[in-house]
Amino acid sequence: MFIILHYCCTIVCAKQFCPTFMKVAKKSTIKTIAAHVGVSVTTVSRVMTGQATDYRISKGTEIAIRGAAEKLDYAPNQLARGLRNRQTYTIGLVIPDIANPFFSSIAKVVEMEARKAGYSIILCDSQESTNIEIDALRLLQTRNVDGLIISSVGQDGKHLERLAQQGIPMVVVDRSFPNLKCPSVSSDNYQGALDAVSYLIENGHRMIACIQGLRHTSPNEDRVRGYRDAHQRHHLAVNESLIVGDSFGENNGYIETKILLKRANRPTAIFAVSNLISLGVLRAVAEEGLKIRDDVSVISFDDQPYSNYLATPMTTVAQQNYEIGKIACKLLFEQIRFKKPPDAKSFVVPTKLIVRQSVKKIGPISFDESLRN
Amino acid sequence: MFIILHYCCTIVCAKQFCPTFMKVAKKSTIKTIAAHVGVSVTTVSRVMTGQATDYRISKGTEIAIRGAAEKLDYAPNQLARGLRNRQTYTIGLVIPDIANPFFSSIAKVVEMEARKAGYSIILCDSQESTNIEIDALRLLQTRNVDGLIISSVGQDGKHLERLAQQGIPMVVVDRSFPNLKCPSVSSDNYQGALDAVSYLIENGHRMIACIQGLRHTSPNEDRVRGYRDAHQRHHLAVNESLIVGDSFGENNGYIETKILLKRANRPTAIFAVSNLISLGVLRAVAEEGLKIRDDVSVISFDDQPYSNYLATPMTTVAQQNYEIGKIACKLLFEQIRFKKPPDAKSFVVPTKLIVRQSVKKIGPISFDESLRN
DNA sequence: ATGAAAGCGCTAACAG
DNA sequence: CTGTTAGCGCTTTCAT
Repeated sequence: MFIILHYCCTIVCAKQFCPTFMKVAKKSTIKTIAAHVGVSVTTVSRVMTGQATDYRISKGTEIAIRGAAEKLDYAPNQLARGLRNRQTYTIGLVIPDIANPFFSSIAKVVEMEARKAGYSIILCDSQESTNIEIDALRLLQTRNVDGLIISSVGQDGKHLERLAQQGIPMVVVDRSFPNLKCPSVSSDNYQGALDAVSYLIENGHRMIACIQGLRHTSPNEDRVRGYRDAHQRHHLAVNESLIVGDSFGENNGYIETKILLKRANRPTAIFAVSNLISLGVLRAVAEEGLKIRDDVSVISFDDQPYSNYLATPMTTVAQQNYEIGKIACKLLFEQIRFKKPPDAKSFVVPTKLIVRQSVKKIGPISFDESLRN
Repeated sequence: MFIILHYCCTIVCAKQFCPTFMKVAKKSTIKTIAAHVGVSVTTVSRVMTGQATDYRISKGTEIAIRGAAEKLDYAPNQLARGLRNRQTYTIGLVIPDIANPFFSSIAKVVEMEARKAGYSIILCDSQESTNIEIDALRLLQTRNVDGLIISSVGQDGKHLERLAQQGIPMVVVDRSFPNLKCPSVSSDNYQGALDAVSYLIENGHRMIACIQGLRHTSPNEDRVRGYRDAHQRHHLAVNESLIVGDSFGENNGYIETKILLKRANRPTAIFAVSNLISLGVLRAVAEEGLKIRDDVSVISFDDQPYSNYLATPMTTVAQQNYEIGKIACKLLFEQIRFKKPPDAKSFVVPTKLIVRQSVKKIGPISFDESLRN
């Protein structure tokens, strides 16, 4: 990290704090308004919740109340409403890393959709830690969220099952747990990986490394399975020593690439299972003074805005983050609004291989090879 | 947008919903526990809030209560506590675009720091819209947040001033408003721009375009001011027609670059005032079949992980996002915890010019030019 | 060492 | 057409 940790601090203005001037207008409540207008709190409540006509409240009192509310800058206390109504109009969003563009773009749609539907979102970044995630889930429960969208780092869905039992609506994104009775939405990770690795194979690559992410998570396992199956379909044996790594983070990509590049028979291609991993690949390859494509071909999961403008524009497997977020919201709100019981439907949205220039075509497949296995 | 909007849906498992099995354990409360143990709710409350010794509650009842709490999986209802205590341990985070890496990295630190301090964060993405922002702020008030961290899109701080009046602790990030009595923290935008543009000038550039972001926002104005002053310091006149654009988004960078590149006397360099803008520059330049550096030099505000691996590694002005977020939290929690009145200290954290290869050195400055102005 | 009761702000059943 | 009252789950006087 190049960044210097000092910071300077300029005092632009430091007027003295003056308690006498600090007229902190106390927040008005239905009680305040009731007193002002000379009606009961019930009536105020009815007007404010739009039930004026239902209860045939006289036009006069209604506008009096609305006027007072306006004047007193009234806004209903959502805490009190939530407590009373057992519905808070908040949903929890639990993701492993908000700084990862994949998740931040999902957060973006989720926030937008939630807002449209009148919900606020409580954001929890689990930092890829199961413990933090578990704490976050407990917390969200105590905050009475109406629902949950979660990309769990847990390897089994145990703690999620407990939650589901409690009957709190939830949907899992970018993961799926076979035993969990709740809808999930994620990319077609298997197919995406299959496409990518097949493409490498069809371009003549035989020594293809796979730098994987956090093991036992569905996206990782599915992608690795795609990697394997691509080999199988092309009648190639999988070289297990080429499947390396254990985290979706950049460092994993960096370290594993460094090691791979030092090998006696260096792989001709790398399949990076996430955007951050390929970032690490980029760093390692540059550090070794090598060039992507000429020296190693690379395909990465996750398309990025920058992918197209890299020294070697990167061939990637694009996910439809936007759609994933949208579907997740839809599934969640269905459960919340219609009190629909969760079913374990698994939505899988297709990926797309975006071919750019990071894969070198290696001479025609030798006769010998074409018969192998 | 290349993405196909269809999605397929695979039903992995769809066990029938069974209300009888669905034992939705009702949440336990202090009342439940009190009943279980045979004490009053008061005592339970005291134990659960750690005031057992203060009230000299007998060891026996205490462990009985703790045991019951454990067994019944009790967790205090934060809504009720918030209502009663007038403190919710939530803070609002309002930012213009959570998908922008700059803001998502700030969100990351804020979330982490908040969690450490026992706070949850409610995320609001204002989508660069003042109206959404205003709504979000009202909403957060009704949710009784204990504090606010906001990167306001508003051009004056009017709606923020109203809020500050209400006495809700807040700190502004990446913006500053002269009249707003609350601390702010942002980069030294002026100096960063000054450095960047000076560097361009010192490399011989005289036709330097500035693609700016949202006008009348402090980071934009400060950066443009830096652009101007860099010229002035080098005794160069500013060509007003070279200051273009009006948004921090990618499209703005794209469009303005397209136009700039078509000009009769095309600028030799572009100073892009944000990461997204330079992304647009990248796209436009590529589309025109030109090369960054050879055909146009570029410096962008905001360093990115990918900046170093671009076709032409980009010279950037790096901000210390991490520090900005941390300082913001510190300032906020100071106000919240110590009921410290807000002072309008403005924290400005330095930027760093990261020189890479996107700036071409243009022949020595001519004698004629060195005397100009 | 422990409880009863009031109240945070709101809504809804019940009662006119 | 409007009001009284109880209660959501919790904390906190004030009693004992």
